[in-house]
Amino acid sequence: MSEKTHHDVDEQSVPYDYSQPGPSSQVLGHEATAFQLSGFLTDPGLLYSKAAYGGFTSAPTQTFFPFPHIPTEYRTADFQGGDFCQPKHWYPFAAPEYTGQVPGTSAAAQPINLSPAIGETREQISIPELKTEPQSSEYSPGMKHQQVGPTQHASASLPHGVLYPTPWNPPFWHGITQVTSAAISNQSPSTSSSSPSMSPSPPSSGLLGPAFALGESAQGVTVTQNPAGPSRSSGSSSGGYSDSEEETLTNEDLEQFAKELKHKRITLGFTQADVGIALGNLYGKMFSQTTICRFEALQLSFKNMCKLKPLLQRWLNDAENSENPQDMYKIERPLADTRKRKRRTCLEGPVRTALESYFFKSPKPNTQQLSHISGDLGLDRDVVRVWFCNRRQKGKRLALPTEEEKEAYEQGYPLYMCPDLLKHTGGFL
DNA sequence: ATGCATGAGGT
DNA sequence: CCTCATGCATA
Repeated sequence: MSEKTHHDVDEQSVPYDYSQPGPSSQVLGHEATAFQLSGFLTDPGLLYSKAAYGGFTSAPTQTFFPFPHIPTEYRTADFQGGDFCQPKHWYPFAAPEYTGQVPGTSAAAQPINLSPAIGETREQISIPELKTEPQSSEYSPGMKHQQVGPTQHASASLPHGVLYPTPWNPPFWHGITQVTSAAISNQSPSTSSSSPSMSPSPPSSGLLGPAFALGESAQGVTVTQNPAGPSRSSGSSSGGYSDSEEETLTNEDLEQFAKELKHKRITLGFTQADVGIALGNLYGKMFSQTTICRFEALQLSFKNMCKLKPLLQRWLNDAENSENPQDMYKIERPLADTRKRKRRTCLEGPVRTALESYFFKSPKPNTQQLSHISGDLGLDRDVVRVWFCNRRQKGKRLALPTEEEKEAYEQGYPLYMCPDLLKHTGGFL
């Protein structure tokens, strides 16, 4: 656990020789080829830095490559996407007849900007070295004081338990189903309509405040699953539920809802941050702008999405019905959490590319490999470790496949370049 | 909108 | 140490 690189090899020693893409590439030799051949994905570069995969197959430091075969000692498939270890065969959830489009609604606009990022490299490859904080003194890694905030989470205001009792069976995240199941029978937008954007109405008015708190805590989403269906049940949700009592959330549902949420949110004049705060005021659990943003962009795990949806749905209802929605977020709470946070390390250019390379080879490096990498890149071990964690998480976020695909994951292939829903329908309707 | 970080809960 | 849910800080 002595993360501090014992050897203070100064960053300057990091030899990034990207200028010669040629030779070194053979390092990956067979393996790299293997990947490519197996078409480890329609095109990895599609989502992430093309430079990393496409252009730079060559490891910045070939000396490293030989990651011993990581034994498949990986755990027994934890429901939410097991782990990945050695590459096996890429099993892209190549959507069969995925016409690649969100049904009906809008979605028409899909810029799908396939990372033009390639160029970002060469130019600035002047070993910029990460730029951490100037004075690393402020942040004492050892000091992890546990400040205690409102400690309200345990307040059981949320019906957590019932939320995600089962793994998913949902089809794909986007597309496929042609059923734009508008089944989302939220509520009737009756009272809405009015222009909530500016109602100088007085605060309070005894709205949704206390009412919800614990009211019907049993109304969580019940992500049910088809009992016997190991295979996906694409249209399972077809008009079964009409209430919010028990619905089987599917990717489509979430996607649909996310879109709706965003649209209405904007219409109502709320920012993502507002929503986060409002949730706190209404249900006791606040969320950051980041989270709301990720929800709308479907960048949370399926499970997480399911958990948050009820809350957001509720908020939406309230916001629409309330005459003075402003109240919902005006009441901000101090929550002065002044914990000292480590300054964000900024991995850029070459370093990032190198990390991607390593990740490509071994998404889950062991301690030793981690040390090697950190040493090689002149980074702090923890930084590298965290980077990998985040990278993995990023890969898992969305695109959670179905039983079948899920297995592919468990069998462990390294890349999870999810087809990402590059469909940030910026233009809702 | 995202990258890196933190912390809780598991192995 | 990992995963996961989250969020600060930033581009």
